[in-house]
Formats: sequence, structure tokens, C-alpha cells
Amino acid sequence: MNPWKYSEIIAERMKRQGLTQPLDNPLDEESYTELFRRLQPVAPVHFSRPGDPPKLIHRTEYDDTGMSSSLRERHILVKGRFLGGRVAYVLEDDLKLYATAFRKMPTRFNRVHEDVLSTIREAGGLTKEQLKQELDYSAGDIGKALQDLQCAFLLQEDQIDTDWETGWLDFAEEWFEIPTDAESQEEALLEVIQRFVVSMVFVTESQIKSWCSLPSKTIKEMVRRLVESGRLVRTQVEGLDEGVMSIEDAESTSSYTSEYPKGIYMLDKSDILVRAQMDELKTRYKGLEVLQYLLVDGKFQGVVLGHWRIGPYDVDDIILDLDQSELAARQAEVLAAVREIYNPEDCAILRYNGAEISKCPIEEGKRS
DNA sequence: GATCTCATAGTTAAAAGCGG
DNA sequence: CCGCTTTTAACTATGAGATC
Repeated sequence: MNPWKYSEIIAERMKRQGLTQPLDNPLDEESYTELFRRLQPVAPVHFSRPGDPPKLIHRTEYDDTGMSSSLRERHILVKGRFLGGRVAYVLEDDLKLYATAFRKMPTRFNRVHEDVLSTIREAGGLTKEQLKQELDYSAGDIGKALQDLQCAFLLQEDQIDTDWETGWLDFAEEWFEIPTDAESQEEALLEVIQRFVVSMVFVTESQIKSWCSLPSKTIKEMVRRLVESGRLVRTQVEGLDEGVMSIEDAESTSSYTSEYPKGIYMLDKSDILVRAQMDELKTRYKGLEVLQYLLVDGKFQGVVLGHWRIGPYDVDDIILDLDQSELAARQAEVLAAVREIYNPEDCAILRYNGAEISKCPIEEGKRS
């Protein structure tokens, strides 16, 4: 029997991921990269502009845009396509591990791929604009080929600032050769999954799948091998489906906080916590236009709804799975959590659990 | 035979650029 | 100066293919 309670898992997870103890020194790069390592690969905030640097939302008390931009500029953070071909950043010293684990060769290696690759290799790096002049393919075809080659870690998109005009380089030339054999990839995957489990304290296999977007067959096999080699332990925690923990955590006798961390966090769709539970969340809030998810006392218990735009847009509604008394008691707390991002200057919050709140004096008069 | 999974194509967003 | 295309990134729909 597992000694861990659900509340202890939640509390320890939030501590490890920097939510309950956010970093406070904007000059402390070491703490930042250490935390970043636990959350890798870190995708840029969902609904932000393409080219924006990643951010550790709620994990720093300061705005970490400067920190991540600076690290990216110095190539300490590297852009790639991980987790099912999505854009994300990893630390340079973990690039080989994550690239090997997530490397995905295109199903069809066409003439376009061949030409794009060789043209970039010959020139020693080109922008998409230059590539279009060199080659006689449509912009769409070139863009698609670049993305495929980026997923395969044959090309590297050198994104060092928010500029859209990025340089495309030969990956092996810029970094190193990524091993192509299945064994190396499996070894890397084992390590990557192991690290994810430690960061999450406890996860089910379907949560691993939700996070990394790999076939369930692969995940089943990788977990089996990790359990067999004694790195992970299968375990049943009260109130949860069967899942896995690291052997160190499962056998840990040190006392952890047993209280659910009180508080409300609004998390975007790229956040590691959301990613890990995305499949469940999609089912639960099916058909709704979700902007953000709400973590209430450590558990996902709500959504922020609305129609996203690049310019200003309103929050249509905030839905919470709480009982009536708690809904009323915590309205101000919920609104404050949402207002951290959706500031009153350019965004109205129209409803709270279906009821119009435009008459609320705090919300009134900010926007017509 | 039914379900699950995967790849591909199309859609969404705002703004800028271009041609007629 | 209107309308069309292009840009980025991710999500959805669809059809094909594989597996139970």
C-alpha cells in the first residue's frame, strides 16, 4: 500500500514545479535554469505571439521575459520541436537527450526536403526568405519541409529574439549528430519519461501520453522497462487510477505537506500541468471555447472561456466546478487570479458562472 | 467488425504586402 | 483601395491504415 495521500502528491508536485515557492531573484540564473530543467520541454505560452520566448508562468515572482530572452540569446535555451512536434525550448546541456527522444523522421522524404536541406547546407544557413529565392517551390511547401526537418532535428531554427526572420541551420553542424538507431532513442525516452514522473511525483500512463503525444504502445513499453529495471514503481493512490512513481519517492519516509495548497492559479494550454491532463480536461470541457484552465487548491476545477484574438478580446465566462456557497465566497479570489493576465484596461470579464457581472462596481466603467 | 491511432489538409487569428 | 495571399502555431476534421 502506498503511503502517499492525494493531497501530499499535489502539494509536493506544486512545490517541485515552483508554484508554491516561486523564484524571487530576477538575477539568479542558476535557480531559474534548475527549475526550467524540471519543466522541460517548455513551450511558449499558448495564445502568445510566434517567436515569443518561453515563460515559467506563476513560477517566478518577477516577470521572467528578460531572463528567458537573455538565456535564449546566448543559446542556453534552444528552440526545437518536441512533445508531438510542438515548439518548445530545452536547456542546451539537455538538447541531445530531448532531441534523441523526440526526433521524428518525416514519413515521406520528398524532393522538397532534399532540396531544402542541401541548399541550407551549401549556404551554411539561410532565412526562409532567401530559401524562397533560391528554390522554385511554393512558400507553403518550403515552410512545411522546414517544419518536418526541424521535427527530425536535421535543421535548427535559430530563434534568438522575437524576430520572425529566423535563420535555418544544419543541426549537426550547429550542435551534434543525433543518433538514429532505435536503441538510443528508447534510452533517451526512458530518461525523459523518468524525469517527467519525478517532476509530477505521480502520473498515470494516460497522463504521460497526454503530455508527450507518443503512441500508447510506446509508453506502455517504456513504463514496463522502467518498472522492470526498478527505476519506477507501479502504485495505487487513494482516489486516483493506477500510476507510477519513482522508486525514491515511493519509498520516501520523509514527511511531506499533507494539506492541499490553497489558492487559485490560471494556467495556459502549454503549461506542463495542463499538458499532462489535457486529455481529461478536453473531455470534461468538451465543446467550450477554453482560453485558460483554473487550478483551484491544486486541482483543475474550472475554465476561463472566450474567443481568442491577437488584439484585445473579452472573457465571456468563468466556469467553476464548485458548490454554490464556495462559488460566492471565492468570486473575488477567482477574478483576481484571472485579472493577473486579463487586465481591466483592455479586457472585460462578462460573466461568472453564467451570471452577468457587468453590474459589479469593480468591473463597471472600465470598458464600454 | 469495431475501435484506435496517425498523417494530412484545412481553419483560425491580425496585419502586412502586393497586384489589379 | 479593395481583395487576395502570406506569415506563425496549434487545433480540428477527415480519411486511411493498423490492431484487437
